[in-house]
Amino acid sequence: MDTSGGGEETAKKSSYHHGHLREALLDAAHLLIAEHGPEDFTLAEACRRAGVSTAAPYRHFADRSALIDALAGRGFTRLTERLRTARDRHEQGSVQSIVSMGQAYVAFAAAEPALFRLMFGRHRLPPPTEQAMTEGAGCFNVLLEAVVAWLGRTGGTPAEQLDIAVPLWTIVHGTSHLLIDHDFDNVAPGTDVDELVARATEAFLAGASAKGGK
Amino acid sequence: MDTSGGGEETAKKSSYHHGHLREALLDAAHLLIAEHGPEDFTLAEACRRAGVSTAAPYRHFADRSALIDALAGRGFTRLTERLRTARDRHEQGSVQSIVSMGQAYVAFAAAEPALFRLMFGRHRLPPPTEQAMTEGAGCFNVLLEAVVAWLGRTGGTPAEQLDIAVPLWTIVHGTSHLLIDHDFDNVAPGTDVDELVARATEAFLAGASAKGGK
DNA sequence: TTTGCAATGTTAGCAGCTCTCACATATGTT
DNA sequence: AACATATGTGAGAGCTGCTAACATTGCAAA
Repeated sequence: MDTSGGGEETAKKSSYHHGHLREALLDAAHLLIAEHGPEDFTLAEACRRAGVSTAAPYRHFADRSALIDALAGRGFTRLTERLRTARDRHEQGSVQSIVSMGQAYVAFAAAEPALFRLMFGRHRLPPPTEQAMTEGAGCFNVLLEAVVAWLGRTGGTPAEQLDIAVPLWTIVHGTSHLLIDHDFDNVAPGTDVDELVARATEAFLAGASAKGGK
Repeated sequence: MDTSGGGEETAKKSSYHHGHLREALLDAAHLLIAEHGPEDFTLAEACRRAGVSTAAPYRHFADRSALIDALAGRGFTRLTERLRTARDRHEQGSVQSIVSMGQAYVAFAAAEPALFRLMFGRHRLPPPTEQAMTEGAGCFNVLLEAVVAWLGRTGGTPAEQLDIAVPLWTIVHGTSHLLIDHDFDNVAPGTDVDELVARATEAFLAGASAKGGK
């Protein structure tokens, strides 16, 4: 009865119940979105790849967009990790540390443009779940910590921290979007985004500290 | 035979041929996208609003995405106009002039978030048409001209111009996206984007001119 | 004016998608 | 061993984008 050899990487016990369908669907959806973009991602195609019927996903996700939200959640945790390692590659509180984070941010978007769009494009009416909020915020907090370190021992007031961190965020977020939407190709082809992030970040921090009296 | 009174705002002569279907479809699509977002915009619903069958659009547009592209084109010309008037509200070459453009950019995104996403989200494989390229570039050129004016009489080399203009673009573009995706709500609620753009722009220009030797 | 053609609309229909409902099968608890 | 629950399937409703064949209109030449 059990024809499967059991040597499968994720042991599936029977042929009826999948066993890891939730994760399998997320993986399949991730691949599909990376290939075809998030717009015309198809739940049915993900089912086909996972080898189940088109009704199966509804045992694990409320609907199509719930699956997409779950995917975005995975993206945020991965991005947060990368930001953390990029930051820790350089001396705490250094400009280089902040620049490195920004470059990692853009590199993530470049490596997985569709996932990036997904993560930040959830402009849905029902406010995201508590978990989704903390996922997104955790990502920003890594940057915020680096800014606090850069500001020195006092760390500044929360408002001063945001006055530095938010503009830095806009720079790397804007760079990411313009890059993955190919908007540089028209007006500034061959743009080196790492250099762009580095120069913009350094110039902003220089200007901000000159005025703000770091 | 002509039952229509002729007092209609856009005189429709018969009930069979619409007369201005192309524009009517674009208008209906614009409204729909503004209401429901670009993702779940439906060509069929636009047809219903325009009072035609679902096959009619294909006399004017190759397919669904061609209509969306046309919509994006209209968006770029409108954005370019707004940037120009914002720039001309202040002295030529002034920082205030550049700041004003950035604020107009973000205000446009805030007023029509769905249209904004459409315009910059055309990450399709077939490179956009010649017209679409010039539409998008025209928008950036307004900024570039302002940067040239700010740099002074020499105007700098093209490379130096881009080194200023592109980071400024990333700031306002990133701000726009973070704003319309409600990503500020989590980490920095109540952000005043006009002030954000002003401070970020001024700080960057200060830092860039200090280093670059404006 | 009449005639014929091109432009622009309609109806019918195919294929594909999301999602639901009733039913089938496996899992594990008592 | 028997039942309750979790997780799968199949069929189908209702939507979509798009095509093909046909209908109507406007325009321009005869």
